[in-house]
Amino acid sequence: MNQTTLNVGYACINLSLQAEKVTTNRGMIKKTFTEKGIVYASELAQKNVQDLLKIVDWNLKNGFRLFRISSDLFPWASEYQISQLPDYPEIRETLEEIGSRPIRLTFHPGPFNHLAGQGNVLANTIKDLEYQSSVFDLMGLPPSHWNKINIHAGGTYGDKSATLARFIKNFALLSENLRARLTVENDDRVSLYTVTDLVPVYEAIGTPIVFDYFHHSLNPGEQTEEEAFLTAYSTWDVRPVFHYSDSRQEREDPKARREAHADWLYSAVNTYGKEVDIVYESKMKELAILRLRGLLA
DNA sequence: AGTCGTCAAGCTCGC
DNA sequence: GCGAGCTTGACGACT
Repeated sequence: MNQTTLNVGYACINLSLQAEKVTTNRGMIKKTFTEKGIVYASELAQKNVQDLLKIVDWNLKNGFRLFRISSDLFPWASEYQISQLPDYPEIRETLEEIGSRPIRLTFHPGPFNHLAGQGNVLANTIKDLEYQSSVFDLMGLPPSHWNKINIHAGGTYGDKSATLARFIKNFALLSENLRARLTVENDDRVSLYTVTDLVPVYEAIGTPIVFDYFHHSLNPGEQTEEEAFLTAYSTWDVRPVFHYSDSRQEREDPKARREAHADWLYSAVNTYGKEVDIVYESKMKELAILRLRGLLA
């Protein structure tokens, strides 16, 4: 659903509603899944999906028209098809309702996903990515980068370009809808992938680059922030979603690891005159954005 | 009701 | 080697 105004959002958890036990990441340990199977998974998934609708409506009421959905929405999703769940009719109905809301939804599958991996690593990655794409399908969202499914390229396996070549090759193994939604993000470590590193991937398979300001500051490569921003911006066929957060080490705790995100936000984002939507990745979630608005006002 | 040991998956880096 | 960090703490046995 395209809109004319720029969207602001946050990731996965709404702290205001979490206080009232509204959450979308109910799950279970392996032992419980072995004992209770998809009947219990269905129960938890239904609650998660119902609460996702509550969070989406809270967001719309409070001016957030962008939200990253938790990848834990369906516990043990790799072990079943959503349509096999006992509560599938109700779950599907709620997902359709969510999909009809005027909000931009995205996924950010976990760090275990390595499309350049091999064997089980690759198989698990494909399962996990396809599951998240199927949720968007059930929501009735047309496949496009508007509803991005965003991942990192993964490790380097000692050879960046060979790894990216495998990433490009394995992209062909994904469903058409997933391919239309996939994006890649620059990494925070100097050994991993900068925006510039990811350009060949975009050129080969058309996956837009999600620019993460904080990651760029830790791993700028040869580009300034503005150059990297504009390079990433140029890869998008719809309005981009970029990520912003402040450094915990710089702002809140000198002993924190340099990759750690700060609880709060401290300054406005420079979008270099371009229109982009921003997911703020601060630990204090929507509260950090609300506080930043107050600071800027 | 609250505490606390433990928890699917991969990779990287600092201690 | 271990643990933190990344997407985002939460589960569940026990007191």
